[in-house]
Amino acid sequence: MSGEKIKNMEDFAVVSGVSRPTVSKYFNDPDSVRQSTRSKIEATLERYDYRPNIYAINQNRRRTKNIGLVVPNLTDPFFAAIARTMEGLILAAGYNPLLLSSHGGPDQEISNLDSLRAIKPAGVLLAPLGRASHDSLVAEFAEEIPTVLFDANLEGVGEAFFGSDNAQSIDLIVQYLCRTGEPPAFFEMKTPVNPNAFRRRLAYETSMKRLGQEPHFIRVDGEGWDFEEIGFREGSRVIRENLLPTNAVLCSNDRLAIGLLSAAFESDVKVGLGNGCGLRIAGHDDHPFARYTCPSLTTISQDYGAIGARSVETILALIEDGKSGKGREVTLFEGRLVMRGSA
Amino acid sequence: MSGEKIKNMEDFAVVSGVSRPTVSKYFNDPDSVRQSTRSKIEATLERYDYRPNIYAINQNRRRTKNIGLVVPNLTDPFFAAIARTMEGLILAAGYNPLLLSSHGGPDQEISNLDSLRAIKPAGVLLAPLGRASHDSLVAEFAEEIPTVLFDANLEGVGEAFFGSDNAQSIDLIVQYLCRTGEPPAFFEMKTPVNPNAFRRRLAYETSMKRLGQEPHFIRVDGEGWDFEEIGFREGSRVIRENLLPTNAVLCSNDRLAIGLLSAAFESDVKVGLGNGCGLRIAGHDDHPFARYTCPSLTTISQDYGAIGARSVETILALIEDGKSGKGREVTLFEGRLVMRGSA
DNA sequence: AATATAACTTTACACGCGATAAGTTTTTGT
DNA sequence: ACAAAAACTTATCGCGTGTAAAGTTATATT
Repeated sequence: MSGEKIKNMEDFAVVSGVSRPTVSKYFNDPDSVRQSTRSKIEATLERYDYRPNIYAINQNRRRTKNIGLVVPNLTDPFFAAIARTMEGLILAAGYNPLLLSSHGGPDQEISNLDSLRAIKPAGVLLAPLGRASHDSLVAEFAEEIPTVLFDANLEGVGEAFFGSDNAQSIDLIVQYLCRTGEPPAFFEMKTPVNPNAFRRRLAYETSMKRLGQEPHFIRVDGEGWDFEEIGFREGSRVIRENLLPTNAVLCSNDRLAIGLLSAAFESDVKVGLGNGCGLRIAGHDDHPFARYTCPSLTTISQDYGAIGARSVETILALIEDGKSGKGREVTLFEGRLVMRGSA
Repeated sequence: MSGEKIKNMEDFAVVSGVSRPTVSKYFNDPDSVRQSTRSKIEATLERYDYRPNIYAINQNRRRTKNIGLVVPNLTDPFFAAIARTMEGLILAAGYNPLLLSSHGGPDQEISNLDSLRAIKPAGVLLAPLGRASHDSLVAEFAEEIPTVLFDANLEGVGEAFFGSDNAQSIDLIVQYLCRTGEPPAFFEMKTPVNPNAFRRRLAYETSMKRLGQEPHFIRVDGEGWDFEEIGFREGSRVIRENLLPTNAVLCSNDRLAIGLLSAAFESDVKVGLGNGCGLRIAGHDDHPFARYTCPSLTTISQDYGAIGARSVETILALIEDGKSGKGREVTLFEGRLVMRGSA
């Protein structure tokens, strides 16, 4: 580092022997200047540590390089994982990801969208809370700023949606459970926060009927996002009061299943599909911890690599090419059956 | 909303019948203007939706209202939880939290600090990777920008550090384990990424000797942050090859313990302190999932409420009052024993 | 009611950059 | 070697705000 202090682009232009507009061009796209000038600038960059003021840049550019990324709950490792992969993709594309968590609350979700408005992002990737969202406010936001939804769909909101094909995945695991033993009951929350839960309930019913089985729902009380706690508490009750019609349970998601597994353990009910097991438990999502439960959890793995990749691709295309005009795109990815110890 | 479009503070000042500098004052501190003018402005705010351009603001303010919050790994629910509580505190204080995850990598950590530099934050709360951090670069950063460390300490870096008293907490659980049965071996990674791991190792050794017991270390291979996987894989091996001197194991952290619990289950070793149990397992941290493992995990709960609160308080004081001059403050909070089923 | 003071107004400049126009130099292709 | 094209230069404006100075009006104090 040399002596003088570089406080703005003008200063930097002087010491690098190039005019300021050229330096500006360079920072916006290093390939847009002649190789010789590029070398000059980059040599100077080695000696002085200057970086353009991001606030001044964003004030003057028509569009910022920011992309908002909003997930329902970062405390849920499933969303933490998908957020992480999407962050990486956004960075790789030369954009700046801004990660926000709605912490399970619709007010926080709206507050997050408000924060994003202030930042004037080029686009937003949003996994909405779903049923709990303040739909009209979210829709309003998506009108202002290019938005792609993922994980949970809000009909007609945003330019595209990428998620899982619950009908396919639930059918897959219902079939598996029916073929390997008694037909499963469906363990879910009475008032789920997520629209996927509704689709899974419906898919379960359809699949069971198609297989000539009687659907059986176990709908438990519980508010909020503490699914393991709900699964444990209500699971304990269900086991204690013997409310299960068969020895198989399909949980609406893995976190409920984790709680239920814990409840079964505490109640001395052996879980698994082997001899001497009193209960089979399956989940949905392939939660990061699903392979470490006791026994490990049989579940459906969502293709969140694909969901993340396509969501990012789409928002980038939207930003760079403007609206495609092709209308709202809805893409569902198939789930994969992951057979483990619990069922 | 009325007809005209408000595009800047000037426009807004006109329709509210107040001068622009006064409006500016209002947005910086609503209490700094007369009640009557405040009412005028707030009435206008109801009719038009205007908000000051955040980029223009930050370009001109000496200090921004941004506070960086960097954690080693958001995929770890422990950090997700602590980040969430700190975010709330920062918001409540009228600042804007910026959450970044280092994803377990030192390069990403430095890259995060670089991103923060660009944002010119008023202060930064950093949970460093620790041993894996590029110490000198982190130290350099902390010289430029007011920084408070938490969770993992880097000697002399930042204005303060808040964390757990590993000596106290490990002593607590070692004593508990020794009083309730055979003395524990210490299960840890050979090359841990975190300085807390070293302190815990040392604390274990000290406590055991003080109690007249022979320390016994089980140091397993494994890189990265996939602790459950490492605990499972190496735990399986340890059990298979009968490497445990007693029936008790203290894991360096809960995530290793979760993996080990899973390994014990798969190996048909019953875990717990009751009759017929072949193994007792304890962890450290009170991971959000520790109460749902099978059996539930006996562990040490870190007071991360206090750690978060004090860290935020301190950075705010630093920002608002400048350096205290009291020198670097190091505060350790005591852990609490959480007795559950596994030991 | 007179005075001190707090709060306001107008005016002006600063911040650091993007963008553009008009003129100049360098590179490219033949 | 020459003209055309590309890349540069200088000059200037605009973005939306913070901030300071100087003068004016409203509020609080006695």
